Amino acid sequence: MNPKIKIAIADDHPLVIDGLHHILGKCADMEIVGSYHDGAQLLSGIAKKEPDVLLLDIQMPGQTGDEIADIIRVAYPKIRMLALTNLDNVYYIHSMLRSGVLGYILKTTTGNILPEAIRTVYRGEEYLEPVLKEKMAADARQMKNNPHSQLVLSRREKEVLQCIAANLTSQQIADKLFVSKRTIDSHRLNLMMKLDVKNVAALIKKAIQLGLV
Amino acid sequence: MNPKIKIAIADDHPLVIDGLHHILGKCADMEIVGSYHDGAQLLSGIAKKEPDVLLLDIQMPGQTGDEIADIIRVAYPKIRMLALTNLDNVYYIHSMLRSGVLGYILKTTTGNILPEAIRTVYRGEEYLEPVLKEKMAADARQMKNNPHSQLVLSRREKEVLQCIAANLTSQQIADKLFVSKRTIDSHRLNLMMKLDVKNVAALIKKAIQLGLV
DNA sequence: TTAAAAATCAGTATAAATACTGATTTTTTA
DNA sequence: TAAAAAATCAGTATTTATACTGATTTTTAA
Repeated sequence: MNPKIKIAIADDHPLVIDGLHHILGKCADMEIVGSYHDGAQLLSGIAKKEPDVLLLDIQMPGQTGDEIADIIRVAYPKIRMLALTNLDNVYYIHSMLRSGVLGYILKTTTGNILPEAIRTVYRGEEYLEPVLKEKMAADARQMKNNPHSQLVLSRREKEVLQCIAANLTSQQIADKLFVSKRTIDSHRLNLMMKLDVKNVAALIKKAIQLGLV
Repeated sequence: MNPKIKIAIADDHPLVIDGLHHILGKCADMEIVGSYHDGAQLLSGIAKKEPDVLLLDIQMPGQTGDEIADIIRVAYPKIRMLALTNLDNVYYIHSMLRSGVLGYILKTTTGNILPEAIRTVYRGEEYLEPVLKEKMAADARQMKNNPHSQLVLSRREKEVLQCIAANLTSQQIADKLFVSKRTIDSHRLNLMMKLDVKNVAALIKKAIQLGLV
């Protein structure tokens, strides 16, 4: 018989951890070796447990999911990470995958998707929930239609975006950054073009959705 | 021996429902008589179960939590409702309490707060998590400084807010709702006064923070 | 080091939002 | 049913954002 898959959990919801214990307890090929409710606990506790797979929530007190994933990837490259979260927007998926997560599934997931996902990433393969694959494909299609809207903001653009989100007018931003109002207007237009929106309301909304502010 | 407290659960996360079964299974004075993963299921299933206490998530597919709570309150006034959710902002708490919910606790809750909350609302008393009581007190203090900013939006205001968030201009909203642009401008000003902001960017940001859009 | 990308600035014009005052009608609720 | 809240509309003025065209300088990366 193969050794059991050793699983660690990081989630700030005790209820979810309980649920995971319950579900994974029914899987003979798995065992939970540790559960943590924030990033700090996880990082200090994971060293001696040597889990094979880490179930990682994105929204936790303290660090964000991708920060934690980045650290784990560097410090413990052998651990396979599986994001388990409520956040179903494409930006987060990209961000987590970039940070070294192998799988991404939602907490609304049902049936035996979870064990299947765990076994898949344990083998070192990628696992994305079908719903999410759909979303990413749709997103990619939309991007093709707007060749200008590539989601790569320059440092200055991000800075201006923060100021807009902080409710400064173009003039105020210009004063703050010691440049002309025209310059800020340019940045505004570029931001709106890149995020494919037509006004501040949409800009703020999208920026929040994408986790940029 | 007293009869057991009959509990129904409405939550779209199977993991959470599993966790609840696990935790409440350890309470001798409680039994779970039904669990549902959206509002429609809940409303069609709750009739014959006659639960004493309903654990209600706010974020579910279809209707919002306060809409569901409103329906339940009218149709089954004997059922005590306990909101169990991730949303810890003051607006939601107020909104749910106004819709007849007796208790409000967070999914991050630990220990035996949950059973305690269930027993409290079962007795017909209010239960708010200490953390949330703090928040509401702090919020009340802040409100005192801005007597105009009472966070109770009218139906029409919410509608206009949705439209603003959907990136319509005042003129477009006016056309859509078959009223004058002036009217929409009034609503805009009222919305900004109530949310204590000075422009759309801030309005959208705050509305998202408060979960209004 | 050269090409590309980013950041800078200007003129001009229009559209939209914001501010203020003031009011009537409709709906809700006590 | 009476009082309160919500929804409606108008005039006028100012500020801000958006759109378009066009350009130079600085920084970054191949």
